[in-house]
Amino acid sequence: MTIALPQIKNLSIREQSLDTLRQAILSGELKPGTALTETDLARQLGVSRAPIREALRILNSEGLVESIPYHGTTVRRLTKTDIEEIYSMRSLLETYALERVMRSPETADMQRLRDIVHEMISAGDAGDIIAVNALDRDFHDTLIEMSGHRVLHSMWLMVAMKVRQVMALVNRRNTDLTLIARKHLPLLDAVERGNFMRARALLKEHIATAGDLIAEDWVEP
Amino acid sequence: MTIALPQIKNLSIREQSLDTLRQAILSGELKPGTALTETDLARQLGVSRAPIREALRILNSEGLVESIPYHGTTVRRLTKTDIEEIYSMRSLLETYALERVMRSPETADMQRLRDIVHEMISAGDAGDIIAVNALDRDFHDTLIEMSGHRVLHSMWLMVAMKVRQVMALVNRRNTDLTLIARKHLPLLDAVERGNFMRARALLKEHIATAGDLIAEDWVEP
DNA sequence: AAGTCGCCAATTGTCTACAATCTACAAACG
DNA sequence: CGTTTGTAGATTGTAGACAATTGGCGACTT
Repeated sequence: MTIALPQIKNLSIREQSLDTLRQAILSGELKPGTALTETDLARQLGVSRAPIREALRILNSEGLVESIPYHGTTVRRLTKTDIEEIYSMRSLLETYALERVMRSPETADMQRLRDIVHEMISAGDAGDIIAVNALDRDFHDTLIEMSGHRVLHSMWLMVAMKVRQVMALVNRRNTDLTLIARKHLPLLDAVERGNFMRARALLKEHIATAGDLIAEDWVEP
Repeated sequence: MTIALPQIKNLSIREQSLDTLRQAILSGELKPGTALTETDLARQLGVSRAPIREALRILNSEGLVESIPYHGTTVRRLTKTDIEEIYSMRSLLETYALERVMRSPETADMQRLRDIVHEMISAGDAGDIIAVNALDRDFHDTLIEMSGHRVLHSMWLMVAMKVRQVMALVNRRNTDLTLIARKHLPLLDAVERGNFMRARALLKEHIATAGDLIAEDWVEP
């Protein structure tokens, strides 16, 4: 009777503009400090200024752009301190998620994590940097989701966006893909064995080293 | 030469509308579930819909209202789970702030906290519930600020807003003002003596009991 | 020459009108 | 009589025009 049809979604121009702009910022295409002139954006996207303005207001409250009255909106600049704070907050949120997940573990969720890690290792061996990054994000996203804590999740989204942006802005030279991928294994192991102290230590170290490496090379504009 | 003059600030209609609406929501004047029709709001505030829409988009990304396309915006409903999550997040953020503050304590900051607590006790003895609430907020705000962690602070603002809203929505019957005020003293003591474990335990308990008391009496709509 | 004033270009802020979409209810159809 | 289809009213979504504000540059003043 009913066959599978793709869901038609009529996204408002505001949402489309928002997604486009956010994606451009997170991918590093729009670099920090870039001016976002409403008229220009409207012309480029072929729409009017109204939905653009609403999208910019949202990006502003997400902390991705900065607006000065009658003067313009720019992509928010990132300082070394910002990056350190972002990673310390990430560590705090993920550690808390881990604590909650391990307090009442679900086997189905564990399987999801295991699948992701295995895929990540495969992608790492194949040298597919895009896939490794996507799966790495997926791993940590899943961990947060598993906590079943919606407020935590919404806070995480904010931090995760900035992490994405930072990762896109640094040129990671010494990126050993296989190493990154395989670093998730012992963590997963500790989680499945219920060794919370060890899992927490591994997770914290994992995040801290990532953050430190990036903060080290950061050059202020 | 230069005398003290009050700063003249020309706030945009968007900002004024935003402040007005946010205040109304946080004070419980606009109850969860209330429909916020753009045309009505515009008429009531004597402005056009454009700035109202932008304000609503901001409130939406702050999680205070909920929008459904072509259907309207309503004040976001709060479930018992929401409240539990808000308070657990509050506990997490404040505990982290405490940890950072006690790692490198500043005597000037300690004095600020002490002043606030003493004022709070005075206000409690005088039965001034408004002042006690304001000073209680001030105490916890100050603690967060003292951490010098801007990302933490921005996350805290989100949570603190919801805490204010929840506090305004419950009718606290058994509110012993003097007790609330004096409960801050041992915490402050532990902080000043550098006893982190004790300070953390007191803070966590302080927040948890507050949250539990509210969540207990919460009646879903 | 230093300072002040006034104008100009660029940009954002606001308003009004119109288009698109949704829900519910009524009408047409088998 | 139940199902489907059309329509009305309300609400949000978008567009385009106009107003307000800012910062900078140049001319004028003393």
